[in-house]
Amino acid sequence: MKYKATTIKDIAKALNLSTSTVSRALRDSHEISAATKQTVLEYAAKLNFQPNPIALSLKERKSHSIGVIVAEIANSFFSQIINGIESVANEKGYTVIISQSHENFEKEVRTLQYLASRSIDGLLISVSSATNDLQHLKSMYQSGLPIVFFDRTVEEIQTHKVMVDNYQGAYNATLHLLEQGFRRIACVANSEHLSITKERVGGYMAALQQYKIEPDPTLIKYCFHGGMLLEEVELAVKELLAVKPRPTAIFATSDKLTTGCMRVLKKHKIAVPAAMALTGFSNSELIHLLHAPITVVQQPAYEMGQVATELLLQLIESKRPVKDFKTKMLQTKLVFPEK
Amino acid sequence: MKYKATTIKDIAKALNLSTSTVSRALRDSHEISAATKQTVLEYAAKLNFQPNPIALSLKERKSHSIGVIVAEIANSFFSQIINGIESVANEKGYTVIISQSHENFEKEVRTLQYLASRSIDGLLISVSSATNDLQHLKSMYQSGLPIVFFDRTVEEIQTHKVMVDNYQGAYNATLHLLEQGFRRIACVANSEHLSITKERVGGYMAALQQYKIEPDPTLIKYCFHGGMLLEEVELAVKELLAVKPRPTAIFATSDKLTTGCMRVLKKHKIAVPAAMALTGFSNSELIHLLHAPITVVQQPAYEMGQVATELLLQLIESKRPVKDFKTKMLQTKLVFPEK
DNA sequence: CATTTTTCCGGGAACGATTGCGTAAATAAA
DNA sequence: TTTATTTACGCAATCGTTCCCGGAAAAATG
Repeated sequence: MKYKATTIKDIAKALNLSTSTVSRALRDSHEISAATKQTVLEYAAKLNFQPNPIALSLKERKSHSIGVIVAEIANSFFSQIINGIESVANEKGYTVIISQSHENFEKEVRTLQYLASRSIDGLLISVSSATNDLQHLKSMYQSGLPIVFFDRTVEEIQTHKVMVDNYQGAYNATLHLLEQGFRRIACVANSEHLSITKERVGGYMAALQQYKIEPDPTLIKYCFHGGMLLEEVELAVKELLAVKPRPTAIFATSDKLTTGCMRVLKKHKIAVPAAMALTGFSNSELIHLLHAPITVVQQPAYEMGQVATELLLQLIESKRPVKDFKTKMLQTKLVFPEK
Repeated sequence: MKYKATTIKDIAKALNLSTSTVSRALRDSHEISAATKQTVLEYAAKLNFQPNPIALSLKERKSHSIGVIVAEIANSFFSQIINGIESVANEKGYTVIISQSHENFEKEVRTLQYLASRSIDGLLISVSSATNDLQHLKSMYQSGLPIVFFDRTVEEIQTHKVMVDNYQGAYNATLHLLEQGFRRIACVANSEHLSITKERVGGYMAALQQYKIEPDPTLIKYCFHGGMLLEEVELAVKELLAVKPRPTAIFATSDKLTTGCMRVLKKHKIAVPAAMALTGFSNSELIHLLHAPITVVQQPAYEMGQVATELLLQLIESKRPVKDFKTKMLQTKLVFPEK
């Protein structure tokens, strides 16, 4: 049943040439006569010859594949990023191997191990919300694996990074709530370890201060699992509801948390925005179909994937060690509910 | 900058052994003495030796990777399937290469070509809604590529297939509308070429006939691009609204179409379900957060991915040509809106 | 015509692993 | 002691390519 693809050897034998000649002819080398080239090319085309990528990989010591680690692909934000990644990677002849951490540290370590064992040429990663220890990434990086961080970056590792202006995005969203008259604004945030959490909470606080409101620590709740466990979000919201005076609005720092809050508020029959306004980061395409109209901070996810991949391929294909690392910051967009 | 992994040769040289001995020691061959084995194993562990998967692939003529083609990963249904696929594939040591057809025929052909050029060991595919011609799949299959179809299967190719009981699922959903009193029930369906479309429309019609209602062809609209283009859905819904007497409910045959209808109805300010009831297939996790409570047909997507992968790996690892092909049919679940 | 330079092509090693076969030494059987 | 059998390892081919050399024939030069 096993199909045997045609090799360069088959062509050589059939045309009574050496494999070297065939190889060179196919690569349009100058040391092969035009006549021979044509013969080889025609015959190869007839047999639909495709050079074996595995043999090439072995020779070049490159797998032509890159690994991607995200929290979960079922998340619109990440699936849009992946689309951006694939658009660039495939065009440049790279295969993308996608894996998910499910916001779990051990899973992230295991999956990285797995990707390394498949000898990826480089890695794109948005670390899990449970990731605090960076040893697994550091050691891979030190042993020569090119890495580009996107979305959730880390400070301790010096390499290219791509993200949005989280501070500004959070600032805008919070300001929007303030402009609408809300004053007691709570924040349901991701794990405290994440770079994006710090930045987004920072923007949130800055907006409050802009309105001379002193940020209240009891109004900021962190979700270690990034909302992967609904109970976590439910607990956060419940605690917020118990605070006196009760907050009137929530700013959620991620997609999963925004929809998570929505879910919990619905479950507890708390009208949005009448009893509790809600805004947050989200790239969900269904956001405007939700039962309550909410304003969200949208990220240029597709573009983020593209940019990150371009930077990674630069690292991979660079001859000399790269020393000059870039941190690209894209802009978010505040999207209002449709009428 | 390039990291050089340790090879079997390095170990052999360091231990003054031949590569064959090292290889055999690592594989715990009986023809290597216990003493030698221990030396090799210890040294290999110290250097964190990992056999080069590419060299192995070349030798075994197996890439240990499988290709997956779906319409789009941003669709909950497909991303859940992919999770199921990965769970089985990774456990068995296979890498999953995901690609998307975006419901486009040419893209599907190109992406299949690409996967083949990466020498995948097998393929899992849910064909695009635009796929009518099956030549690309047939020729791959004939040249020996193991294929398992899931979700959207095709009749002309004899191999394993995994799907849900589409007929029953559609029947249940339509029946539910009938039981609620709706009588003019329209159907917004996927491309007419798809197996699932025929089956689901069949179930829809059967339920109507159960209630002695003759299916009205003007109430069935097909969307060639499976809802990837919202205009397509909008046109379908507009046409339905123009039919006299106007239908009072819509049954949509896929995830994208269900949310698409929702979107269009909202845009045209048609209240759901007061002015127009809606039900359909959907695996979206946000479905119960939508502004209108709707009942949906949910598929065991994760399980479908698992089953399909198990069948594919059976095909791949079978020594003899497989003749006995299975068609596994899973059950759908009718999910009602939360209170 | 003799020599140098091109042109064009083949031999064979290499990439990193596995594996059939051969064989020296050690052990067992005759 | 001689022969047969194990035991434990090395040699070399193989997977499909690329590419460094080396060299014969053809072309250009003196």
